[in-house]
Amino acid sequence: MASASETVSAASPARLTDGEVPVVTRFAPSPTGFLHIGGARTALFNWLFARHHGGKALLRIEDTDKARSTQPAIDAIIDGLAWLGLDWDAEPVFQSAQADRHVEVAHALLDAGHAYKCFATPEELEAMRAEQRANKQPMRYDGRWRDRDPSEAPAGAPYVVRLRTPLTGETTIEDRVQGPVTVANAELDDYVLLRGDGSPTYMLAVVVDDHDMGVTHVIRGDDHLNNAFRQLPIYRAMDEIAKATGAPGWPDPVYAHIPLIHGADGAKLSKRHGALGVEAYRDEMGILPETLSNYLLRLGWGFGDRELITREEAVSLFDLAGVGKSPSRFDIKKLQNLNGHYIREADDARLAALVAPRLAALSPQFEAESGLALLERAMPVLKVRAADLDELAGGAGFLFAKRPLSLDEKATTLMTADARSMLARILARFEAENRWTTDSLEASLKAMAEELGVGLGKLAQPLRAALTGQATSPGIFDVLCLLGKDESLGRIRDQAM
RNA sequence: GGCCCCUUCGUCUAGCGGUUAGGACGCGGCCCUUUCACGGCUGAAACACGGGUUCGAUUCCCGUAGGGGUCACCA
Repeated sequence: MASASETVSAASPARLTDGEVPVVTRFAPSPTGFLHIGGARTALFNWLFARHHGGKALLRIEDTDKARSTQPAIDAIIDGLAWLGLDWDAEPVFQSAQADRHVEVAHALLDAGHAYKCFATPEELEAMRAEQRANKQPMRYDGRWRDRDPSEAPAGAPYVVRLRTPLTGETTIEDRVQGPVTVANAELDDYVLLRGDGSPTYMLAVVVDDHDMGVTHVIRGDDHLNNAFRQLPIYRAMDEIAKATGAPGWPDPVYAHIPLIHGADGAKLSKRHGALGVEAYRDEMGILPETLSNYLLRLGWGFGDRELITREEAVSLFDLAGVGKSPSRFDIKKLQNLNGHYIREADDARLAALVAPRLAALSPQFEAESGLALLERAMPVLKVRAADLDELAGGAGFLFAKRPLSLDEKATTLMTADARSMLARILARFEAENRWTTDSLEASLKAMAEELGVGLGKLAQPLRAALTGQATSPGIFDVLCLLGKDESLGRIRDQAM
């Protein structure tokens, strides 16, 4: 029954099109775990679609399963969404808070004969299923109380409320991603709306909440495709009831079921299958939010050849027409490559702040207060060779190492007697250097190589090993300048002979 | 098992009856070069299979195979 709290406009129930009706989408995670990659993409698509059409994006927490919903999960989901830069046009709706309204709708359905009481016990139903299984029959509720009079039940017996779904005919959904999908109504059974304890089920709650929130477009994973056929009869029944009282109708929402994301092996990306929460990408893998956002966008959606797409561009380009129909696999390599791109694009001060805590964990010598400025100064030459924040931290470590440096394996190999004598010559020359710039240092070392008749590498590699303790690093002249004359000479002296 | 969905390089995808089947990641080679990266150039790499429809199918239709989803008083 359309209640007084009815807020949806009585827009033509005929057909909602993106052009005529303001778009309202929602992301509706159940807080039984963290925000995983698939959920994040669903959230992104909903958000982008709403923004693209100038509509509203809403968030609803489906916490009706009290036993499995947790506050940490709710926080993780909200944090994850915020990190990805997804905001919402209203405060989150908590489904559990709407229970009374769900019950109200169930009673309206009951009163109008669109639902009925079923007194079958769980044991009875289990037996029914066992028999169906044995006979290789499809397992569905057989409608045993559909036409039976409630008076036949024992007095005071507990009951559930079931929806009276159509027995014949077929239902077709014009899915915006999957195209037309048709299912015979006989395939659907009379499922439960209200449990034995009177609490509403998910199937009822989604429909009521989506309607009450004015959701026009339901964009969700295609694991819900079959559910759409079960949910539609509620809309149809409520629409009929509403119309009879002259209240605004319950128009069908537009459905868009997006394909799931699979793991690298093609299997479903589940909790135990590498379906990490977004915070794992952020914290453990050092992925930037714009990276994950861009990557997720391109997973299952494409716009010609475009690969690098900013959030702003995504808002203007995104539409359901670009969403593919087949499931896609998560490719960590591509994500890392993309992350390298966004790291190179990122602001140096921001990267320094992001890297500082990782560096502190890596190099005990690093002191954030004094180190941040140097870190930021070094960032331009550091970030071109990092694909994630940890690599970035690792690459910056030499800047904060304390003398005498310990050389890693490759640097040790580099440090031959010949190399050490070269270092002694370099030391002598650099001590006399009064301009300490990349240009002057480069000119000086190149001149020296020429005088000695050796390649620049002959000098640069030992120098690199002495200065960084490693065989790889940013350009050697950058390293020299970043370290400064005193520290550089000290490190060279430590290795020279 | 019933029902539903899906199928272009290893992966993400472009293609929407006539293309040398394009791009990106990854992989190989070359260039740049003081190392590692970055960048540039370049190479190998795909229309699952079988029938139709059509002058002509990657594209449309039907099967087959493979993959996925879903069948609760969970969401």
